[in-house]
Amino acid sequence: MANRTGQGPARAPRRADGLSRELIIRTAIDMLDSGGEKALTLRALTVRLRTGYGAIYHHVADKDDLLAAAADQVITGVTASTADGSSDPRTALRALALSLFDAIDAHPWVGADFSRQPWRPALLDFYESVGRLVGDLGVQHEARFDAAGALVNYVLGVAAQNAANARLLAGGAADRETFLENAAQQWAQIDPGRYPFVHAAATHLSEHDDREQFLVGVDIFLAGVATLR
Amino acid sequence: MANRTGQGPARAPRRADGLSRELIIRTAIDMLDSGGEKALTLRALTVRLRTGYGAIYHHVADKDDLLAAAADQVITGVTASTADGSSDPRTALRALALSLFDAIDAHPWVGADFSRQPWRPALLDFYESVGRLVGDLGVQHEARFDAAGALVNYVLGVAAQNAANARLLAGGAADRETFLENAAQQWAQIDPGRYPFVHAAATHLSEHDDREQFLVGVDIFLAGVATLR
DNA sequence: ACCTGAACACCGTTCAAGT
DNA sequence: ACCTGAACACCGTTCAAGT
Repeated sequence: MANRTGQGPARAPRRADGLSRELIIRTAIDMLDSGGEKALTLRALTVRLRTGYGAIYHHVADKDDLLAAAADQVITGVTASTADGSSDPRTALRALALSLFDAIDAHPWVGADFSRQPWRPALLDFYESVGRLVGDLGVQHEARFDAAGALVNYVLGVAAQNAANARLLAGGAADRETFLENAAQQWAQIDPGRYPFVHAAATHLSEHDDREQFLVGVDIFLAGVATLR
Repeated sequence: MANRTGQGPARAPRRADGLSRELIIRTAIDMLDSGGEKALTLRALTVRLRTGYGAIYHHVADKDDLLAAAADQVITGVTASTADGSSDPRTALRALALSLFDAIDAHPWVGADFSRQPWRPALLDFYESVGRLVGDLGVQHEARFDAAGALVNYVLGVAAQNAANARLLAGGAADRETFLENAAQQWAQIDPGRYPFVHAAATHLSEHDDREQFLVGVDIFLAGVATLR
């Protein structure tokens, strides 16, 4: 009935270069880094890649698959690069934990994804390294599984925290400085009579370094592991 | 134009008893417990409460508010009940951590919510108790903030893990036994040459108790804290 | 004040149809 | 094989209208 000839429904021109799973994942990482978890929508992805939904679903199973693949991509190699075996186990464990912390600090959405799916293959190398190094510390048998498991839980716990903080920062708040000040002020208003510790912690918050505190936690942990030997 | 008289659009009868924020939250908890996080939709809530969207939005700000209120409700009182001060700090810390573990184990969606929003007021009592008890252990000044913070991160990390496991269990898998067996079998197929530790851990998985391992982690932690004194 | 429910602005996902 | 994009089945949320 309508005009078959003349200007049609104005289809967008087909991509000249081919689409690939790798390009999709790379683009997704970029969108997640700059806009957070909520910025990655299939619609936005089709716009960025100048393509259609079907093209994307031809290369990835679904959105979860894409998110997991993006997280894997970011983490792969991070752990392997620090395990050069030249240092003592304690130093190596600190470096290993710190490398994962830094990677998740740079890409907070990865922390959220791993706390949802902690059994991703990309974490295998991390688990393996932690387990071996804990063994090198002299911890054997069941205690080794317990110690390695607890350390991994601690690291993933901090990762989830980081992701939560990043979510807060992404929403409106200008920069990290003012956000922390606001948070500290809110905490400072907590009744010092009823919550003396939290109140004191809030006062302490402005001069506190997440990375530093993470390392202190690892050290506390390693000191505890040493008593298992 | 259409029939104003006769049977109208068949409106559902108005609720006899009044709706309340408390009833909405209680119903939400029930739905979350029985169906997991994805079972709580506004649509399902209107059906369960035989009401409309506006009625619910009159009592809660939005879905996040509802979810947070539900998590608060579950956790409130849990930590306070264990702090009777009659036991030594170490025993009290174990009991405190365990009470939070058990609460989140019974309501895994709470763990997911707290790892997203760790600064909920309901956790204030938990932070406060942990901080005071760590102080009672003889840890003072900055070390006290570091130790308490790390312990809280560990507990929330385990909580997130629990939530992730519950999500897996909720999806199709029959019961916990067969799920763990399947998981163990998958892990057992991991190349023992490349991943000897993970392979050994998988073998160990069937005879492992989450609650027990959580407590071992707390103990490792407390042993490490003792070295700070 | 409290409630109703059609309507709106989004999601992720599918699939017949094109090249 | 690879891609297009209208259509579908959902979401959370709003709001004019009712009592």
